[in-house]
Amino acid sequence: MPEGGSRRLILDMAARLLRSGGYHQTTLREIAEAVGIRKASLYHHFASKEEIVEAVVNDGVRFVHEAVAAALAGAVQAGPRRRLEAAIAAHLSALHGHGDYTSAAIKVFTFGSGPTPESVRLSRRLYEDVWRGLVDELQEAGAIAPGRSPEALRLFLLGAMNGSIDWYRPGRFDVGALAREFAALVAPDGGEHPR
Amino acid sequence: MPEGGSRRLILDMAARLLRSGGYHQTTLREIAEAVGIRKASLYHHFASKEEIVEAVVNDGVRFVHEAVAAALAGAVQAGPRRRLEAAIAAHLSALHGHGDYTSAAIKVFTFGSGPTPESVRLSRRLYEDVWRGLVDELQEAGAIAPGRSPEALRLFLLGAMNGSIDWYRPGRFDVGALAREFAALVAPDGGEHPR
DNA sequence: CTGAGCCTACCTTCCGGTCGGTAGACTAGA
DNA sequence: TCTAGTCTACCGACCGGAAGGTAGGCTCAG
Repeated sequence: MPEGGSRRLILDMAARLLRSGGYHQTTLREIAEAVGIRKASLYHHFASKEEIVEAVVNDGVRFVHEAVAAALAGAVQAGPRRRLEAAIAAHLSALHGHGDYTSAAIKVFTFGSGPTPESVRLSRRLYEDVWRGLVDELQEAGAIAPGRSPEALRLFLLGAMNGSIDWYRPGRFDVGALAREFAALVAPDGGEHPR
Repeated sequence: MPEGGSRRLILDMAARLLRSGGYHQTTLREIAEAVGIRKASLYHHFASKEEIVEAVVNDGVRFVHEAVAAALAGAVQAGPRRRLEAAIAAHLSALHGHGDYTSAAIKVFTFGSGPTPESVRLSRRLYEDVWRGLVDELQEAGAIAPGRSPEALRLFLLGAMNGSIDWYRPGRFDVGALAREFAALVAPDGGEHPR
């Protein structure tokens, strides 16, 4: 293999711990123990704790970004309502699938002390733009009830989806069904709303 | 006066710090310093850090619970749609008003280590029941589009509202307008949905 | 023989929590 | 009224441990 997978393994374990514990509860000792090395050895791959967390969060955002973009690309000929549903399903799948990166990225919204790294703010903003564009598209297609604020609608939707990490349990809910419910709230079934 | 306000003052400062920093970032030294006493003195009023956080969270949940219950009682003769809007506005006001307790209660969803105290789980569940009842009421009144899952709808609503602590800024948004947007999503304007 | 990768050992700082003590207000018995 | 006891609220000093991070050395493949 071209490069040791140590770095990836460290990030995998860090993502798992960050997902359940957030920034402050996750310690370098825990990460090292989960990887199977000593804590000092982490510093051969990363310069600091913050650098590890930053990498995990960026990967998590990138992961969900790519998943949603792929879902939208795969439903390019479908109606806006189906595209919304596909995007929601992709976002929820990234959150509740086997990867811990995206959940960790949501859980670690604010970095411990000091400001949020610029790279994180950038990747987050780029992902938000996907949803901004999708909401615009829905509005132009008349799939949204007239008079609704697109920005509020986007914030509600993202908030509700990300809040699902606190209550979603596989088995109790199905991601596809949930996506249908959420999409129906944002863009009601009752047909197009003429402008 | 019957009792010194020291206890309340400690909880006020703790709520403020917990709101912005969560459980792990908030230290007893910070709380004590904000109050103006030494850290050891905190133990004359509370037995542990967890007891302080528990009191703040319970007060925060109780606060929003009472606010929403009062709003619903004050709109008892209104239609279900107006009652929903009033409840949402009350919840958002409790979150973004001057009290830090409710925001802290949302931020401190999981306690540091060990399980969530029973009293917190109880008060949270009691508050959730208010929304369960309200959603049922909306459904019986036919204000909700047919086919929607009441549980998913409730979780969507709570998640979207609580997520607003991450993006709400006074001035950029108005609580009343926001509540109207919210209510319109859950119970569309277009009149009653016959069953 | 070099350097990537990992180690042991240690540093400083801060965490939640404990200890014994004290200043002051209040109460009660003589 | 004096005074001994008691209670509340607070304090400085300290504890064991754990946090993130550093220094320096071992090992082994290329």
